[in-house]
Amino acid sequence: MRLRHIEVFHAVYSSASVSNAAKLLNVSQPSISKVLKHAEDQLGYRLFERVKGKLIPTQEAHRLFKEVTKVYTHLDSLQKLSENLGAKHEGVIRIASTPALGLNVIPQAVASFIEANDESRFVLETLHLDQIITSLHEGKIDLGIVFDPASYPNVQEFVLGSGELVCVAPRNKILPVNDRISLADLNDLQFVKLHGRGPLGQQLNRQIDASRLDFNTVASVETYHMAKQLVAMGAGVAIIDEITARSDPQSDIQVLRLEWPTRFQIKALALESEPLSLVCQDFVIHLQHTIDQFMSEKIT
Amino acid sequence: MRLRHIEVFHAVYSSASVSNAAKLLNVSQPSISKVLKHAEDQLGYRLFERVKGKLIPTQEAHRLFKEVTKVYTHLDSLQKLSENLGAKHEGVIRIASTPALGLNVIPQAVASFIEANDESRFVLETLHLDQIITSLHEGKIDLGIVFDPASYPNVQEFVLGSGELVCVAPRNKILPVNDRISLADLNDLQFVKLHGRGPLGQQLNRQIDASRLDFNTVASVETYHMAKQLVAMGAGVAIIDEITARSDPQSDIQVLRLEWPTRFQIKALALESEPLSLVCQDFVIHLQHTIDQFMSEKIT
DNA sequence: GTCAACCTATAACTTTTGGTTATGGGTTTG
DNA sequence: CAAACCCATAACCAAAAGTTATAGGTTGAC
Repeated sequence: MRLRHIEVFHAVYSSASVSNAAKLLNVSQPSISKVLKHAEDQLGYRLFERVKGKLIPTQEAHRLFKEVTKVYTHLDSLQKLSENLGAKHEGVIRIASTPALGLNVIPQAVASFIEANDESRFVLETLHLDQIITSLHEGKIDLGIVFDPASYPNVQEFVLGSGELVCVAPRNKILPVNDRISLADLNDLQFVKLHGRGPLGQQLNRQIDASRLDFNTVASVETYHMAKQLVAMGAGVAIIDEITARSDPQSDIQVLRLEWPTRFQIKALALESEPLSLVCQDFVIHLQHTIDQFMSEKIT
Repeated sequence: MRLRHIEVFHAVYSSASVSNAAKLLNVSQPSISKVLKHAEDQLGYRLFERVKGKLIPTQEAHRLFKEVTKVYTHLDSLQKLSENLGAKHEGVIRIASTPALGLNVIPQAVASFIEANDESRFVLETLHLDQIITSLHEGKIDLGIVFDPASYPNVQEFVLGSGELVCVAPRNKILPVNDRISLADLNDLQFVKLHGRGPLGQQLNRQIDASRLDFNTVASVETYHMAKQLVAMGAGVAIIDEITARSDPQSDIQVLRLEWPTRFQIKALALESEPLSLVCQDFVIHLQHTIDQFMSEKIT
């Protein structure tokens, strides 16, 4: 079985027809027919049964496909890596962060870093955790900045700082407490929920489920900033990370600490196997300082 | 980057020269030269620096190679799977077991199974645990029979029976105890050690290390049968699995139970994703009975 | 029942890829 | 300093993979 055979088999199996596979691979239909036939001849067994002009995969094909898929995932990421390695990025720091961090802290840190090092250049984007991990492996970024990630193989972590989840509410709303607020206090307020894919959202939702309280959820959102924005618009209260809560202090919300706060860490991620460039190392340290400072400012 | 490029790059990188790679892939040296050049042209960056007639991998090459290796392992196993799927084995049960089990229990079970089902056919071999897992995935065998394996993804387990580690000694040797023996009792005897790759050997060695006793190890062997054979020849005492100890009862050894015996399970392994054939299922049940019977016989 | 719209397979031909041998120019080494 | 390596290039060839054109099943709407 040659590599091209695998390629074609994969396309035919997953698109369920020779013609579709041809479109998928941007070649003509007869080409696929021929290569597939060639593969079967060489293997000595049918991969598809031709019945009434349709192809139905044989037992062997099903079995093979499972393995082929695995190889394919890797192959795909390899392709991308090989492309990404081509783009020269001397002295460029490529960073992806989760939206919560990317909208405020990172820009701030980058801006002040550039001020001090006018040589340095950045490429920035916001992604979700899993995409950040993929991008690291594909050589698309040098650093990922996230909340409390699970640990991944071949990924090293640098702690940048820590914070806690806080409650945000419209500033004009009068809440039953002054100092720290408990989950139970939120019970009869309109609540904006995080439908958490990220580690923080998951943690919070588990906690809420465990509390057995029946929250009056008026909206469920993906990103913390969106939750905060909803709160500012008077839609209800929400529990979000301290970073997002602290950003844009002019906005029309009040921030309350929780009675039993969930703490989290902010970490920078990089490949273990690839030594970080000196600029990157400097930037990580700079980030730590920026976050330190950010977190020590008086909360609104 | 085409697939052939990856193939050639892998060969050149791992054999450290174009000529060696050519031998490795059974093609001429200029062919490799050309394909490699083509790959570099297309990628837009050098994979190797040509210095004084030698090739030294660039930074990019190092990075790529790590990923390529992963893909390669999978690709290789895929190739084998595709070949193995070709060989028809209707009604044939293909089994690999660890040597300890393969030399006695399995043959016994197979023999009696054939007696009852004269249609059935077997292919047997002995392998170590990791090779058994690989063979399962490559479709080379239907069943693996092993001691206490760690769990592997996509591998299902059937418990066949259990036993314990026992001490074996030459029959004429007079040991300080009659009934159960402790590790401490073995302290000043010549000891045959298992340098355990398998799960059982590892477990035992950990236990011995923990006991802080200073064993007088005269030989270190790989398989239980070899240890037993050494014991029979008077080389010393050994701790081995009950199955091996019980096999060939005519041999010139005595078996003693340990004071704190390590128990183990015997398991059949099969792919989770591939339904076991009916004959295989029957055979697994037959194996359970055979082992049951084997273990209930009086120990020598 | 027939026609349009699918599908796949084959034939005939071209292009691209990967392969060959022959050769030449560097390095290293005994 | 020759012998024994290394790699690159040129000229040529075979196989693989691509093309268009065409033909023959199935299916479903009318």
